Amino acid sequence: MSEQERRIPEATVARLPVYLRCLVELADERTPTISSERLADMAGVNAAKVRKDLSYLGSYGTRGVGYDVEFLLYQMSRELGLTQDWPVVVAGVGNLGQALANYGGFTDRGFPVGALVDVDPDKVGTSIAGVIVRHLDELPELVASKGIAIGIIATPPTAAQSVAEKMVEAGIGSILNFSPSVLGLDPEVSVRKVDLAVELQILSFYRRRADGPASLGPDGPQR
Amino acid sequence: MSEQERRIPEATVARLPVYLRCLVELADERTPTISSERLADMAGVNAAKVRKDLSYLGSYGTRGVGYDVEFLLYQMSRELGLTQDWPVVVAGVGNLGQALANYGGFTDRGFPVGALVDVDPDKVGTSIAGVIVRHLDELPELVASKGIAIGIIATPPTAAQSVAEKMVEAGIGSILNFSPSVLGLDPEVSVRKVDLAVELQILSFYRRRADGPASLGPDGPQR
DNA sequence: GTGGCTGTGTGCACCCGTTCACAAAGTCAC
DNA sequence: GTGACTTTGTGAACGGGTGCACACAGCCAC
Repeated sequence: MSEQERRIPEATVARLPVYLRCLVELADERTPTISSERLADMAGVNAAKVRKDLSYLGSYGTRGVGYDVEFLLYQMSRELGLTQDWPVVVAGVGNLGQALANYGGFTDRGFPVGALVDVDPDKVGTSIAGVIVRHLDELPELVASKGIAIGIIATPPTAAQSVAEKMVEAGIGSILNFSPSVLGLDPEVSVRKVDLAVELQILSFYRRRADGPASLGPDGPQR
Repeated sequence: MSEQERRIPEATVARLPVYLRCLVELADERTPTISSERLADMAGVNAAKVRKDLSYLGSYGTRGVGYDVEFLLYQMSRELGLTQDWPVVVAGVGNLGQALANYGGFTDRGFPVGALVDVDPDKVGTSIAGVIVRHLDELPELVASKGIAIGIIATPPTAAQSVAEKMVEAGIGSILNFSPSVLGLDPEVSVRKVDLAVELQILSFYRRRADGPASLGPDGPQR
């Protein structure tokens, strides 16, 4: 793989975090090297795909041996931009928002909850997981002072669009949308959507169809 | 589209729930018909894709007019298997599990929480959102008595695999996995995975890359 | 009933991603 | 150093999905 111009396909990008998690696990148990085949097993994909995916990062493997776990871990973290923390703001402190704020998994992986915002006066001022809930209107100052890069939308669907716009105005360029609504934003803003009901409906479809082919969804590695 | 043999591509299946939500919205505001173009706008995709997707369900449109909202809504619900409720069991009553149990969005869309299970004696016996938490060992009876079809895994990653296996043994054929772990199960079982940290890491990647092309993830419609 | 208009359904070409298969590169034993 | 063996990196074939472009069907006005 040439050093210049190595655009990484979207499908590969979506798998890198999965490999990353496997590598962390391997590093924890002090495994020094890993072959594409074993990594593929762990990640639930096939070996050729692993090799091609990793080759986009560079030729970091050793033929006849495999990949150095620590080294690959470092390179992949760097590529994913995980050598630094990315504070997030969660908008909407309902059931889901509170759960996300309390969910330690984000902070562990470099995405500390830097701020919580809502519009409900009863919620503003309360403290969740050590973070005080602020009013949505304070978003610009919060983003600036806490260096927030990512916005998480956990509001009701009706509020999602306007909250998203306020996030973008405040300088946020990446949004994770948990609300069941389609956002219309400047294409420059990165948006990803997680819709819990949609996932269940997809399962429902395959179940109806005499348990047809399911498992592998269109979105990266499953199982 | 011929009446026989109309296998629906996975990519289309993943979009149907999005169209469905748009149609529900349209029906609520008493819109009688909708064109592929307007539906495409609402769903955040292009019109040709909408028409091709809908054509897999049958020729339900009227040329020069569009699609009858109510009729299409019915057909799509039927195709997705949403004319009946699918009770779910949530395994793991931590932050996420509790939030899911309290989250009304599931019940509204035909996926009532039929049971909650955990292994922590402190949690078993408590009541969340009107459902009593039972021990994981009771899963087979719960599945049978409540007619549970779908299992939701909200346990720590270390427990996910064994919980998933117990679900399958208990007769569950569809699993939604929120834990950050790769499940290895009989391929006949439908599995979908939602990993919150992975989504953030993908956003992190695109942010690092000088705000390159993001937005459209590999998994169906975003924004 | 005729003509014009609107919007569906689909054939086709293209593109992205997956998988196969194999040459090249490196290790290890002796 | 040589040979056998392992595993990477990648060219090439394949397949699914997307989007264009257009023929055709149905509606409306007169």
